[in-house]
Amino acid sequence: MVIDSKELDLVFGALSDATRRGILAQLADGESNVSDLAAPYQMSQPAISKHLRVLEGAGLIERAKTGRETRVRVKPDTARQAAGWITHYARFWQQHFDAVDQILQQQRKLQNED
Amino acid sequence: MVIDSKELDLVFGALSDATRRGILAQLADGESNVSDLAAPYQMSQPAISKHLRVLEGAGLIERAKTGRETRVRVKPDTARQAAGWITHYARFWQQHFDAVDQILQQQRKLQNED
DNA sequence: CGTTAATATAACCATATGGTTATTGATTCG
DNA sequence: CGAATCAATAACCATATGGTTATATTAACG
Repeated sequence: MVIDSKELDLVFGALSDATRRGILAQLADGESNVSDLAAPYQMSQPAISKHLRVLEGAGLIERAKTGRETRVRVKPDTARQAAGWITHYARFWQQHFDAVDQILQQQRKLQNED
Repeated sequence: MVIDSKELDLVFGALSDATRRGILAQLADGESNVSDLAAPYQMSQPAISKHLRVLEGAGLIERAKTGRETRVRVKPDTARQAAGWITHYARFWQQHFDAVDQILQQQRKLQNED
């Protein structure tokens, strides 16, 4: 299952907010519930719920009701796909970057030989 | 130089649009100019200029005027920082994911022993 | 059984985003 | 020089985003 463009929109969009990245960072310690995830932030509980919905919509987390609380856990696969997109292109970009760098160094060398 | 949160907002925000990812993908073939980058899309030239400004603001590309055209090239370092953020956490997420998976398998095993 | 707790939803608001057309500023070319 | 080309900016518009408060829903507790 290769991630499609629409899904990448959602994943990167979800990652573009510091609160949501913070939530994902918290989940690196293992699954949690909404109250605990909300605790570090001084924003309202509904705001956190909305952030969780965005993360869920992007496939980065999943929520499961257990009793009156909602357990939240990360779905690592989606995140890896996003990482894959960047690192894939990063390799090509670096190549060209290095190539340009070499040319610049070559030019400096030639100038020093004057 | 570690990338800060505000900058990550901009980088992931820039990556959350398919047109901008397309532009970055084109730049994997080497630097280009605005017209060539705009060609594949059926949107107006100002729209592309705006996308380029977003990418530039995020530190993902740089623009340089040469004559009447603008050369555009990628800045691989910024992209690598974003990739770094994801992959850093991906390792932890995967750990917990694997741990949960093991527990589930253990439970299945116990059930089969009934 | 009534109250408290955990979470979601609704309605609203301000600002951001992604597009458009019109216009402008340089540069190149005939 | 005058026309065409490359690209940016301005002004505008519709929709999305991120927050709020108020309310609803469901579960747990005394």
